[in-house]
Amino acid sequence: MARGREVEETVPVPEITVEKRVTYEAYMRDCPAVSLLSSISTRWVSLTMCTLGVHERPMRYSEVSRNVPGVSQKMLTQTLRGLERDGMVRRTVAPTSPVRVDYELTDLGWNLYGLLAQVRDWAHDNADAVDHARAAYDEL
Amino acid sequence: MARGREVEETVPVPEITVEKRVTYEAYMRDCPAVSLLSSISTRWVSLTMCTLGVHERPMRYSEVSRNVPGVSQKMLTQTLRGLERDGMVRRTVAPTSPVRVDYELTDLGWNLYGLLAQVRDWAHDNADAVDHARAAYDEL
DNA sequence: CAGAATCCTTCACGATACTG
DNA sequence: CAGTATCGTGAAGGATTCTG
Repeated sequence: MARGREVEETVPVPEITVEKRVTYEAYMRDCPAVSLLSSISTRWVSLTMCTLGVHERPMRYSEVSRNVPGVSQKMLTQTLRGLERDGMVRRTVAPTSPVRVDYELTDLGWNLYGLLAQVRDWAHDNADAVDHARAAYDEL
Repeated sequence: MARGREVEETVPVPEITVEKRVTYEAYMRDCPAVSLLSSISTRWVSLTMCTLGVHERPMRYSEVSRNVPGVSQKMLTQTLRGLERDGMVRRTVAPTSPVRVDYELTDLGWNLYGLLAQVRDWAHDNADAVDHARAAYDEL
C-alpha cells in the first residue's frame, strides 16, 4: 500500500500511462494486505471478534449468537467459518449429545482483537460527537 | 456492549424472558456505539480513511480515487460524503474553474485513523499467516 | 444444540451517461 | 475536475424449514 505514495510522488507524471495505472490498480486490488484488510472490515467480523474477545473464554454457538447484536444464524455461521478458516478462531466440537461446539480466539485472532477493541472503544467514546456532527450536517 | 456480559452472567437465567431478550437485542442493534462501529467497519470507509491518513495532507478527489484500490466513483463519493457527515473528513471547495475540491481528516477522523492504521499494519504483517491458515483449512 | 439447505428480498455496487 | 443521475445485476443477507 505504501507503494502508492512512491508511484504517485517519485515517478514523473507523464510516465504513468493508462495501461500502467490499470495494472497498478489491479495490483492494489489483489494485494494480499488490502484484500485481508477488506475482509476484516465488515460489520459481522468486527462484532463477532469483539464478542469473542470481551468474554475471554470459549463460547458456545448460541452464546455468541445472543451477544452479536442483530446477526442472523446464517451470517453468524458464515462469519465464524470464515474466521476459523483465516486462523483467527478455533472451533471445538465435543462429541456429546446434543453436540457442543465452542468458539474461541486463537493467538492470531487475539492479536487482532486487541486492535479492534480499540476501534470499538473509540466508537463508544465518540458516538456523541458523531451524532452532533450528523445533526449539524443535516441542518443545512 | 459490556452490558451483554452483565445480563448474561448476573441475571438469573429464568428471568430472561423472550420479550426481554428481543428488547435487549433491539437495544443492541440500536445502540449508538454498535451502530457507529458497524458503519466504520466497511471496506470503503477503511480504505478511504487509510488513504487520507497516510498522505497527511489535503487530497483532491481524483487523487483519493487513484489511491483507494478498486473503488468506483460512485462509492468513493458516497463514502466521502458519509465521512464528511460524520465529522471525520473536511471537504473544501475552491471556487476556481474547474472547481477544486480537497478532502482532509478532521481531528476526529485523525483519531480514528490512528487506530485503523494499526489494523492496516496488522493486516500487512499477518497476510502470510492468514494465507497459510487458509491453505491448511482448505486442505481438509 | 448447532447448524445445513433453500428460497426470496433487498441493496450495495458497478457501468454508463450527463453536467457545471 | 468533480461530481450527479439512472439503471441493472450479483451478492449479501433474512426468513423459514429441516436434521443429526
